[in-house]
Amino acid sequence: MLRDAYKDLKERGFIYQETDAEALQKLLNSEPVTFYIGFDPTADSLHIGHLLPIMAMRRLQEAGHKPIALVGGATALVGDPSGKSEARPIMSKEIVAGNAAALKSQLSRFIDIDNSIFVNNADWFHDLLYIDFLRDIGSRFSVNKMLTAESVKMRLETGLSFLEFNYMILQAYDFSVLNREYGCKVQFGGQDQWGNIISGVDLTRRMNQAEVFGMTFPLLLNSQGQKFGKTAGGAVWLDPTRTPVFDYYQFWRNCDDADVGKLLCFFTSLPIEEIKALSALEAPAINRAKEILAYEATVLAHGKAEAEKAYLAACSKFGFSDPDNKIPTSSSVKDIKPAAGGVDDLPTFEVPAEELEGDGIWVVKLLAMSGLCNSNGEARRLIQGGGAYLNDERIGAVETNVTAADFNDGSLILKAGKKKVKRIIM
RNA sequence: GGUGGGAUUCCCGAGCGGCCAAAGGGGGCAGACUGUAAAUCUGCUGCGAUAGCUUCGAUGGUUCGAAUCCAUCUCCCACCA
Repeated sequence: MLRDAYKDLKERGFIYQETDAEALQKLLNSEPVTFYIGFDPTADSLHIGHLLPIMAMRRLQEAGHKPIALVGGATALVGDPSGKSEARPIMSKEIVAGNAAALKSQLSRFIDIDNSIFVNNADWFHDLLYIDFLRDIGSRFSVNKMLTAESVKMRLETGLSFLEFNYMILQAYDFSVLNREYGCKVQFGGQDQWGNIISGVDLTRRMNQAEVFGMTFPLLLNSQGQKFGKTAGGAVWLDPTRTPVFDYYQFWRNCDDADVGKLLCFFTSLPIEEIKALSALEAPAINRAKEILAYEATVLAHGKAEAEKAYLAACSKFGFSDPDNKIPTSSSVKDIKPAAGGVDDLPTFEVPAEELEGDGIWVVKLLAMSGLCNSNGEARRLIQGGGAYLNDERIGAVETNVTAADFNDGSLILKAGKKKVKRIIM
């Protein structure tokens, strides 16, 4: 039983480019199709930038198709020049292998691993001899043509090493191998992958005499036209040790008004009609749409329990946008009781007792120690700028000291700006 | 291999031998305004309580004094072969 996966992707805005729309739609509606998406293990965690392909994978799987998740253990050693203005530092084989394992476990949160295939292209590139490779595969590529690829053209200005130049060929070969071994018929990828994908489609046709397809997803930009998923601290990661769940939730919660609808389509499974209604909400009610987005996205990445915690922590801090559940939604967020009362999931920091003796501890030092500020200097500037709060009262002077008297029942609340808070305990 | 150009604080980029912790922009942070949004305006943006300390690809040198001059090295880029 197949759902119309093509229509689903189309409606939700996933489709940017495709090789043969009509034939692809027909294929997806006539049989369970094996498809693949590749991820290069360039870090030990995926980040939000990877999420769009992952969500597409999930939707396709739910519609009855079979995903292959390819981890590029070999290609990461080469480095994809697509969409990058300069070469990345070359990574050691050990690091790449470690990253590959980490990615696999993260991917398994989003897709049903029992019904998917995990492969690592290091497996087939490992034994390939250079001369054989040149003869069998290299002979089928035209340098003239490769030079016209957007990803290559862009780098002709700044420089492109021969190593990176090969990337396209390697990725193309991946497709042909997956087609031969697993009957893989479609490759999906980000917008910048178009060149690599079509060269794979071409190569597979020539090597295997098989008709295969490619499709790319749009590049996500926020409404300012900046790359999506980057914040002050860099990328937003799926690994909770890199990006705490609360911050992950907040990333979505703080999205731009204009983007909520789009993001709900991509990153939640809510029905499209509901999304339309939510994103059409006016003024303050739009915040409910953001809460739903943040909650749903966090459920996917970190599980329901964690998402609830993040939701309650955020709402108890900033307020519930729809405490009475007036806005209809199918999201399970509506079942969370705001009345849970006393929910306080603030990160804590324990001050060593000796610091509080005598005159107490200098606030600047405490701010820096607790991790709210990166240095004493930053803490001082924060106070001078009026952005530091002790038990919700603005700290007026840099010279302030914190003593045991500032603690209520052994704890006090220290804020750096409106969004960074820590509970300090003694 | 030859010749020329370059490497500056998170990024881009300006820097006269002293007035440079280093112009300007971007980004970031904070404040005001708000809806935990956007836009706008304001302040801050190497470390340090101060004295001071460490930074301008690396290492040495010249000088009272070097991001600025010299030597060597490393890496990039361009043109030629």
